[in-house]
Amino acid sequence: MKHAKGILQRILQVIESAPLRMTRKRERLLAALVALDRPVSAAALRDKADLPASDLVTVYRTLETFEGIGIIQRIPLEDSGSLYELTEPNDHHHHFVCRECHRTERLDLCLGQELEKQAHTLGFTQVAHLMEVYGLCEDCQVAS
Amino acid sequence: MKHAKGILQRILQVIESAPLRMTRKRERLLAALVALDRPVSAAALRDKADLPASDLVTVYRTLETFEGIGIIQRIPLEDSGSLYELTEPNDHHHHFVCRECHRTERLDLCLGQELEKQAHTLGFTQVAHLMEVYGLCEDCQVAS
DNA sequence: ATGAGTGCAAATAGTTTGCAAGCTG
DNA sequence: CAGCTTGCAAACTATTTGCACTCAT
Repeated sequence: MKHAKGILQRILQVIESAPLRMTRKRERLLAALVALDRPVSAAALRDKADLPASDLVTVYRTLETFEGIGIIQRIPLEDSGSLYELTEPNDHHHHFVCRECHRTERLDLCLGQELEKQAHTLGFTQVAHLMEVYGLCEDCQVAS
Repeated sequence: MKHAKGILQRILQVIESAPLRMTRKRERLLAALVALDRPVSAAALRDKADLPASDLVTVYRTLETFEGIGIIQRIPLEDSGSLYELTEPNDHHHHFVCRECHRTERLDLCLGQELEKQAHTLGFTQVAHLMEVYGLCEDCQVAS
């Protein structure tokens, strides 16, 4: 149980104040995200929400919408693919990700300030940064 | 001219001492990388090396081989795709990348030590990390 | 001459898009 | 009942793979 009790409430608030409709699919996807309580792939999310295979499209569109209102953060994997994480507004952070089983741990260390400063010095605007740490978690070391 | 004079020599040394053959294609790709002197996509590299479209496969295989001996570093883009950069051995660093024109600037700031320490504390091994900063460079701000 | 490297074609993974039909506010 | 959302099919991008052929060592 990583999330504080009220996360669902706060997320629902964000959704309510955003110009979007709460449909059954979105409810199920949101519920699945809360239940999973960790970053997952689009396909894993669809499975957890018990949607048919063809609904992967809807999953992607929903994730995109949710990312737009700031409640989903995308975590790129080392090679290809992404994980998606339910995030409280203004809770920027990074991750340790197992490249085998995709288990993730929160990483509370961020150079955002410094990076942004340097970027502006170089003339860059609309700066965003990405930082992820990949490795093999204990379980996956044993397995291999 | 970002590279010190001797980079080609040092890179050639690495190649010589590695178990691989120096073919005409590889020579051209290497020359193109040196001439470009900045991270590029596989397609851009093929074009610079003046290889036919169908040779993208060879470009990817060569980049993979070169990455294996440590003279190529892969830089993931924000959404999809990668840039490939000729790198001297043991010259780990990160980048500022323009999300529009893919211009890149070197970023000499790295949390490798700290990240590795925290990762090990969490039980992760074979740790690698990724950090890139994306933004709009001056030219691309004007353009848009 | 032997096995690394290449060319061609085709497959793959993950994600996106177009358009008609359905449902929410 | 307007238009956001979905379903289905198909496209797409970046990259990888299989296999026969070629060339560097």
